[in-house]
Amino acid sequence: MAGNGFKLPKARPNGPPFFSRNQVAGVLHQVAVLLELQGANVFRVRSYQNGSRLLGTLTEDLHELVVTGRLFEMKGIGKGLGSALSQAILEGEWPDDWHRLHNDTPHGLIEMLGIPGLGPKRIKLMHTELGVDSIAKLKEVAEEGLIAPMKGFGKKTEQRMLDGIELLSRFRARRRLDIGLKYGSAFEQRIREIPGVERVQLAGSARRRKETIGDLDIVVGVTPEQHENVANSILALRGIADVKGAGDSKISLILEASIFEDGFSLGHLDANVLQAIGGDDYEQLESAGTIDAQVRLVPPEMFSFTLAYFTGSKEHNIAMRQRAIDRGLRLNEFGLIPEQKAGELKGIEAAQFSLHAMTEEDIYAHLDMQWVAPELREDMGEMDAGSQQALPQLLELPSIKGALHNHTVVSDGEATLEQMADAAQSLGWNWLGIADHSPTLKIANGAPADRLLEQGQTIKQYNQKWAEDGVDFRLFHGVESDILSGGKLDHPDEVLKELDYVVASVHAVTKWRGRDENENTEELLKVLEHPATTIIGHPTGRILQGREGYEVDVYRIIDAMAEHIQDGKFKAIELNASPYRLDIDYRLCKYAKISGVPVAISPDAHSTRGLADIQYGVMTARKGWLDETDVLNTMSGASLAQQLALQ
DNA sequence: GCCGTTTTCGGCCCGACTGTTTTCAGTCG
Repeated sequence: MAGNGFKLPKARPNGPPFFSRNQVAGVLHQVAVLLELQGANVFRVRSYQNGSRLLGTLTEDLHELVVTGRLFEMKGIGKGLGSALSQAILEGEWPDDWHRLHNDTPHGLIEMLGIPGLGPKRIKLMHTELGVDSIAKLKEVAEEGLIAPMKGFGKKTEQRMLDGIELLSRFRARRRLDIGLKYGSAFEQRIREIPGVERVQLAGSARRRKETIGDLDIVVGVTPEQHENVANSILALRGIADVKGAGDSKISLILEASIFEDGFSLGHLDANVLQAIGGDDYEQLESAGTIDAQVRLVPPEMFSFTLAYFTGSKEHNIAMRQRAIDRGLRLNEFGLIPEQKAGELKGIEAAQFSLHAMTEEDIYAHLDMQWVAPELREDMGEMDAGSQQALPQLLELPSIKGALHNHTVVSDGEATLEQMADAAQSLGWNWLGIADHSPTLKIANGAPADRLLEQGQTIKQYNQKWAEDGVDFRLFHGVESDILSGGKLDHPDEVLKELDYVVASVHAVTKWRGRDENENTEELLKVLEHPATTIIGHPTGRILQGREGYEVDVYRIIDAMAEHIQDGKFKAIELNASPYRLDIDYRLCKYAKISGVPVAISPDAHSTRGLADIQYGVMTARKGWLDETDVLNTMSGASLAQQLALQ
């Protein structure tokens, strides 16, 4: 969480460039947070945030931009940021001010930002007045009643902080996408059944398919006559643990697992993941968790505006509003209102003059844009593409024909080869890849060479039989090989050459987390050079809500893959579809697309049920701008076989 | 800190809600 890794990274030994693009983006983000805590001008803070986001979504080479001076031509990079970044990249030096900010700000303050309802202003005030510099200290002074008497604070604020600390320690503030969608669709369904509800739709980060979700936003379209009835019915639904607030247009709730009629359960987890997120108590812990939900009740004619507004992201909304302003329009959750007609009227009062929009498409059309799929609304280029009618035709689940990275009982899977093949066929797939763990990974019952080769024989027999019977289905045989010291694979070459492909993955995460970005990246580049290596599995090793990944420059990995591909090799980067991983994440998907490196969406299934996790991979792929041609999962079995033969 | 067919200063997205106030600041999305 916040606080971890909040430091200025050390320069690479062999620069320039002395820092990678994501390091620089990370530093700008940190400086923005620190400035906020110092009480700096909010617009100055915003400049740093903008800069961070700009670099985070940059597709050009940062070093190149610095050397040619084109960095300064980018909108949002001026004299200040431009020269600071140039110095960092070319000389390996961060500005003194930034060092001072890091040294002068206690890390506890950064952690305190994670407490709901607590922002930089109050944190700063409590720091200067009461010497509060950590969550522990905050709890202490709140319990002593020292917060309430402060100017601008009060008894309720004090209690809210204690509640917030409790919430943080009891459960992490965000939930994973799969959990969020589970709650979201259950809640949406219950609201849909209430008489008088005309339209209802899940919005927010769940609709945008972010990898984790802070709270659920639900927009409900209801006529003024039905408003009160519907609001009361919502408050009476089952599964509501607490009502935090109920205003005229907004209801704030806390949902709990009793919302699910048939209980709360999670599928089989692979041992690695389970270990990282809390061991055997995990399911218990997850089912005891809660999730916040905001319900917005609006008249049906405003529904589309409110839906668009609360779908976000904040950054996308800002860009949309700016586009509206450029056209003399005011955009908010009530409508799209010509400034001239609205005059002095504010908010909902002005909405009577709004342009009409029954759908989101209408709103975008009023602004001369293509409708932007919710997944893309992150201000990562969709505004430009949408106004040039150049948005991608995003990948869809029914286009998936198979997936390469899956496990069976030969290592740590629950199902046999036959069961996995059956399950894939009933999903309508034409092929399935089996890649069980290699021997070094003892925790996952890694298979020795003889067991692996025996599995290969069985696969050959099945493939032959399907071919003879005219069944359009085939198995591919691979291995998920551990990456050993020095970037080596876990089987000798004579074993590897019997396989269709190799997924090379890091599992010795502790060791890899102890090293710097450069060392880790070099090792991955090395394993990539092995002709047998086809795919890099879960490239950053992150477990959402469990642990950060090891430091690695995935951009360089993708660049190297692109070069291998130019040389006629077949390489692909994994998008691990397990909702616990979603690795690589969507930002990197877009880079792979631009670089011409195919993405392999992998359910990493450890059971037949696990294959369905492909859906989260498809969601993330869409979020990363991928279309059918960018992923290898849409290839026919025959053409994939042809590609794999290139190895 | 950035930006500019209202251009070198004065803006910078917009509104709801909460808790604290008696007109508003802080936080959130």
